[in-house]
Amino acid sequence: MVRLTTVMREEHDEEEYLASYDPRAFPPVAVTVDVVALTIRDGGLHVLLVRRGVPPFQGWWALPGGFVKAGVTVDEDLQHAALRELTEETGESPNRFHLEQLATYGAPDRDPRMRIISVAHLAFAPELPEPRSGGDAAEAAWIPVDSLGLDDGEQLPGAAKRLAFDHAQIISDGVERARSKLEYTPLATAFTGDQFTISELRAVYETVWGERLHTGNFHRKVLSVPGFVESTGEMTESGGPRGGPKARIYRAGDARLLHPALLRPTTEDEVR
Amino acid sequence: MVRLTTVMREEHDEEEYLASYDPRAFPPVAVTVDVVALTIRDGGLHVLLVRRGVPPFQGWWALPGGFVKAGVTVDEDLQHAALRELTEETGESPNRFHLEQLATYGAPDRDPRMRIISVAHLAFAPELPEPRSGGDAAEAAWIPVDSLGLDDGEQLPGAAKRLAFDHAQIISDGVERARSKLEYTPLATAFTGDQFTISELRAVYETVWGERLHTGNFHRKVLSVPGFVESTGEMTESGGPRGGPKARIYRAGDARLLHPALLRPTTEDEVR
DNA sequence: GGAATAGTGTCTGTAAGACATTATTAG
DNA sequence: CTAATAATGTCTTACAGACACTATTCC
Repeated sequence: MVRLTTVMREEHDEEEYLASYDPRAFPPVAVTVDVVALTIRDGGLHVLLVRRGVPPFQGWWALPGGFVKAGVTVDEDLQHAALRELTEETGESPNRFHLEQLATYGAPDRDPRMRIISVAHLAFAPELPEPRSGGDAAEAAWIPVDSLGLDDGEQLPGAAKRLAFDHAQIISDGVERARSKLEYTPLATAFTGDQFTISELRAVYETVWGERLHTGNFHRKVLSVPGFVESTGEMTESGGPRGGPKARIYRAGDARLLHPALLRPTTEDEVR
Repeated sequence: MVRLTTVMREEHDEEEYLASYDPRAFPPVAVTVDVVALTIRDGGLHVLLVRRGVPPFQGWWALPGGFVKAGVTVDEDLQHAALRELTEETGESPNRFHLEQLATYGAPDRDPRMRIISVAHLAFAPELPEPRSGGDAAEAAWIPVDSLGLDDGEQLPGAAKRLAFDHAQIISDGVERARSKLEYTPLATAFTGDQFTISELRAVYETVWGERLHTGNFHRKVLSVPGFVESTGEMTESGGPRGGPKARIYRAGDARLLHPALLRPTTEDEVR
């Protein structure tokens, strides 16, 4: 045990010595920041993807992302880098959206070129205009998550789009994180506009969770959680598109956590 | 918006072109893996720390960690790198422990030498022997978390040990993650031996959460959650050190999530 | 014996889910 | 008018927390 510790210490001394005098002496590892940006369009969950114009995976769809900039001119935080990727691709920065770190992916063979470690981020955004792409190969678009044929990170053969690198896994992890976050945070409001009705909020839950919810119980539950939503005092101009009375309009409250939480109906008797 | 997208695409093409032909052309970013290893000793939560023998932060305490190895000879996964750091410092690999990714820290100024991005991991281990340190400057030890004077990631002036880099923040995040994980996973058993009594399991919760729990309700609750623990059919040889009857002995069950969850008593009416 | 503990029983308040009901709007 | 929906009411079941109690063991 002592021996191992000593070996390790010498190893570190060596590396740190090199580090302080010659940064280029490091093993070639690059760091990228990728963003899983989720939004709801046409009643379905969509993810922002870009089509790769160069190898590797040329022509395949991939998450927006880029290398972390380091140096004397630019030296940005990881969160800032993710924000930059997001606003570049969406074209405009939504005034209300959520951005958090998801996880870091660093399997040695995840990029055929070299060792690339990706710090993935997760974003929730309200509906944004389609990112108009130029006429050439590279393009960006909101893609329905359902069309990707994700199954526990593995992309199934019948998928409409082929995903580059391990991005199927990253998207799968991001969606699962989103589903979980809706349970104990008020972040569902990040998918809606600044003002929303309880029905619109319920539609967010139903879309992300992929399940129908009981309208009455959901309504009462949302209003009973302190700080989730607060009434604007206003009502919608008209009723719903298929009938029904005018609805009260709410905005997001000041709670950062939902207590008690809104648990998913089918927790499927926990994973064994 | 189209303009921005085009700019970004060209930028990526450029970087990817360089990447495929000259990895050394990248901005100098290094990647380390740090481990927040938690265990319970003498009724208190402890974290594994090493004392730095070289600048920067020479003589300060830091998390065990090291640079990610990349290259033709060694090319390890992030999880594998974290496992290596953990076993090197603890001297022996516990047969039952938990290791997960915590978060990635990449503030530009977190290391004075260069841009270093740290992928932090979190480990739960049963009580292990003290890592015997050599006689010189560098040493490793289990340090009580309470003695670090952590307060929301900031280390308070009166702390017994000074922590290098942003490791106070990382430990703080790790402890909070641990507290949360005990709520909805059966990972409290990773802190105990292979066999344990309900009282020992309760002691884990009380130590990590820093709160006394109701013995009777905890007992009934643990047994009511499917798959949390299963009885070995055995009893302890003797009663508790301060009296009481012999206790039944349990082992970890096959559940991966607790349903329903064991929520902390003082959820403090959610953070606003 | 006295104190502490394992394990169980009981009661109450809260919350989730199922179901019902009323009022209001679109078509 | 008919269908759909917003919002509220009611009932049942589950569970968390408080409290009580018994049996067992250490000192």
